[in-house]
Amino acid sequence: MSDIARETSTSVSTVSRVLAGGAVSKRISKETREKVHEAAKRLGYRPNLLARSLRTRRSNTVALLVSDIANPWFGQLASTIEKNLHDKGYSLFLCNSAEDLKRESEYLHLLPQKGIDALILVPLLKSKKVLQQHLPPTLPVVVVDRPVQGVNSSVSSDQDMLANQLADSLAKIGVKKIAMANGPAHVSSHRRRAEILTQRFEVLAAFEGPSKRETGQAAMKEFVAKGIKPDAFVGTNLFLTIGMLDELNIPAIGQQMLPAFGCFDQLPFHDLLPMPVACAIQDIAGLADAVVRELMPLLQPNAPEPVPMVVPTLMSYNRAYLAKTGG
Amino acid sequence: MSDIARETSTSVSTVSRVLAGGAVSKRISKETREKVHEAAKRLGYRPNLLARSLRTRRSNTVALLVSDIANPWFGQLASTIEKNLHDKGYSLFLCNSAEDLKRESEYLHLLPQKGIDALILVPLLKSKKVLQQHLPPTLPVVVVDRPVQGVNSSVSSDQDMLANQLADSLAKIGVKKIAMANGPAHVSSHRRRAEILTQRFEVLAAFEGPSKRETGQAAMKEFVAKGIKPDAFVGTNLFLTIGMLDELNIPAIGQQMLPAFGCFDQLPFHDLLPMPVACAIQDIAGLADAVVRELMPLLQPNAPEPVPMVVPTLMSYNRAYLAKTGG
DNA sequence: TTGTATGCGTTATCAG
DNA sequence: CTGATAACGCATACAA
Repeated sequence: MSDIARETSTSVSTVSRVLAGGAVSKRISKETREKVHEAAKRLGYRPNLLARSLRTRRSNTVALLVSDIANPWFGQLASTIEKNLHDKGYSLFLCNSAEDLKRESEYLHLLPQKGIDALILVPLLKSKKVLQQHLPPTLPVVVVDRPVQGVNSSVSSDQDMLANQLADSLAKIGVKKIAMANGPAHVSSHRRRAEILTQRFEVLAAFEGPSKRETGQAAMKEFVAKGIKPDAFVGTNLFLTIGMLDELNIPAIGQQMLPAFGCFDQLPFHDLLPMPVACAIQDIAGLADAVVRELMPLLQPNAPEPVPMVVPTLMSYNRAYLAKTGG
Repeated sequence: MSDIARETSTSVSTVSRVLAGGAVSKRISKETREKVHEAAKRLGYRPNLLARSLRTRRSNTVALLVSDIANPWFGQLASTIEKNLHDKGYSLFLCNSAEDLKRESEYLHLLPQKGIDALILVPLLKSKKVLQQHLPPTLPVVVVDRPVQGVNSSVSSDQDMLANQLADSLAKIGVKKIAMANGPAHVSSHRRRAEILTQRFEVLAAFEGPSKRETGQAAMKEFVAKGIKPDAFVGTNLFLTIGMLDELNIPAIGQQMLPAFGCFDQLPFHDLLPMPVACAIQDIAGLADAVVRELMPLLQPNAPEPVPMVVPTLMSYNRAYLAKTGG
């Protein structure tokens, strides 16, 4: 800036005002304004955003800390949030806690020091305490996907709607009795999903374990061993469902007799499966939009009290399902 | 810092030296050192990393600009790179160009101004010119996955090895005739893959288009319409292969007669598929390691001339394939 | 061993 | 309309 001030025989302040644009630059004579712009271009001037942020205490940068960026679901979420934020003039600083609580608190500690304007968090932590411990109380925070007790600025899917839509869809093709592979009951979303399904159907068998592929496999093994014949198998999570499918030897059973499947999250390639499959999926674009709508007011001077947002869910069916319902 | 200087009756520089740690702090008396640390903790001092970077011209932050973070392949790559960099004491600023050339140049322009120490890039651009146009010549850059003419600091997979491994694997299960869905021929990796497969097999049909799911669908539609019966379908890209699978109505065809599939990149959940599937995959961990090994020297004062790194590839098979080869 | 003074690149305040 | 000057928070050369 001092270079271009010298070149144009003006002062650094004038240069700053011109380059600031907007109302401030209008108060500078057209002549010098053009001189400055010309010199800036000629010298290849690039503002130092660190210095600017240091001075203005604004960086136009929002951090997003996700629990696992290798998970395509979060990849899509991050991608959409970034797009939305970019439209509002913010850059996204994307970080990954990799399902590691230690990494999460490290980032929670580090990010505010890097001069971010706000934080969007897919939390691993379960208590508000950790947040308060690491984050300055003034930093706007939006919690996504997994509500945290006591944090009002949160965006998540309507878990009850999700489970009920799935139940509706299964009921529609005549399902009455199910067998379930459940994730850990201490995780609220798994518990709630299981509760609702239990209300809506007769549960012939339920198998609980960590939400991994192996649990689904073990569940299916047990169901087969016990000779359980439900109208549908349901997993409270994508990995559990896939595990069950792993153990289901489709050619051996014979395709006509296959029970249906109910799944949370989008099952890849479900059109390749011969039995009816209904997937209850969380609306990623809807969540991303809601995040930005929740966040923007918090960035304004007189921030209103935030209120949790709940996003409607969607269903997805495979061809075999649609063939059965006739459309 | 001035607060804690006042509390401890010392000066800001003393506080700075103590908090800097390492050799500098050793030259301060143990007494005052402890006083300072105590006060820092008591006052909840957090260094302002913007100010520090402004002064030292180092941010310990590396930017990674990927072409599509919603693509799980890049998600995994980003995740692994972040882990490696974190171990070396660097934070990762992850950005997404979302397959959009305009977004890419915006970021290319913006990132250096944010005070990053280096840039890792999965480029959309094909010419070195754009890089030179936006990036300061002093900024260390590593190009990943897609080599750019004239850029030596690059890390990529061995494309010839990749295609030949896939061909070997298909030949092993008796494949002689294939039908292909090809990505754009002007993209070097797609072209090279197609060339090698054409050398190794009889190509009954080939369909070219942008590397999107829709192209694979269109390809399969055409193959079916023309009554083409290959021993295997091959897509030169994950999305092309998935698109072909979308259109393949397995129940209608009958599982015994299904052709095999050859795929580049890891097809998710390929164990759900009844036909043999061979995937030629790029070693993500290997690439991520190479990126860091390529980058670290560039961050040192007397950077040696970088040399392009080529990483070996891997194969992955589904159960149906392994059953056919006997393990 | 420690304090003083200066500067990193910007913006903001206050004169004029 | 414009120019000095201070300040953002920190690190460091130079003194003491």
